[in-house]
Amino acid sequence: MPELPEVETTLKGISPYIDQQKIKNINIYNPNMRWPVDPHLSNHLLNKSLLSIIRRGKYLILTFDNGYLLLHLGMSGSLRVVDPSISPEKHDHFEIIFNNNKALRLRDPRRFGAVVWTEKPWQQHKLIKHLGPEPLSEEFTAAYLHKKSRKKTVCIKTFIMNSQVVVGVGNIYASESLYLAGIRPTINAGRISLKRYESLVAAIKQVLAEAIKQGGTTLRDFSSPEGKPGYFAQKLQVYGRAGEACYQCDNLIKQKTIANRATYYCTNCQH
DNA sequence: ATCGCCTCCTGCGCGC
DNA sequence: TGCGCGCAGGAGGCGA
Repeated sequence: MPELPEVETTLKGISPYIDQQKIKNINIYNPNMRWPVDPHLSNHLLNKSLLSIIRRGKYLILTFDNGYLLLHLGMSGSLRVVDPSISPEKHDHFEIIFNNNKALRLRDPRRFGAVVWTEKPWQQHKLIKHLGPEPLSEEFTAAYLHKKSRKKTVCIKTFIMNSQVVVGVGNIYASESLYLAGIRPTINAGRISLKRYESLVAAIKQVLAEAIKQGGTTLRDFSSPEGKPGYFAQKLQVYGRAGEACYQCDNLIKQKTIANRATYYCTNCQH
């Protein structure tokens, strides 16, 4: 479900309720996430205060004085802050209850998400260590992408969706960014000029920033922790628009599967 | 090393 | 209405 803008929206939604709060209880309703949730999580976290919560790529990182909790929402995960007296539902797998009587509850029907405890610095964790730069940071430049892509034979869409190249560009925003940059998703990353990477980097930053501003994209069921939908779906140019007219040239939007993922583009506007 | 494909899992919408 | 099928916003891990 969530790409970077949705995770950012989630972070903003939950942070005011839980930051600096002390943990009163932990409930693991179903430990069978991507990896089994540590059954001893309570031993680490009871009576610990949440010192900070940040986002890195699509991970949320909760800092405590004895370690870090890494949360990932996978394809269908969401986080809500609720009153703990409200009964958990079928797909609520995990929750942290704080002293202020707020429960941070993880719902994830497909269970591709993850709850991972680590005691070493989070930057060194194997899930985080190899992540590429944040797309909205100054490190993410055309020069970086150009250099990184030399001799690469993967197509550009697969390349920008690789979190070791850049984090947070998922299937929706990859199609959208390539459309905005006028680049066809199928061409080899290694054959794209620096000049075209300038357009692509600008497009990625623009698309993600706008999506964050709109509170993310609600396609089926994404909503912010307050229950509000994201409004970026109304701004999608190509994603999900197969067979419909391109907004720039009236050509029909083409859909093609690339690396097992639906990809949308305009054969007239993207070369 | 690099790349492409498969996989984990449930729910939903569509066509018959 | 009911059923089966294909598809869904991620990404680790495997085999070639």
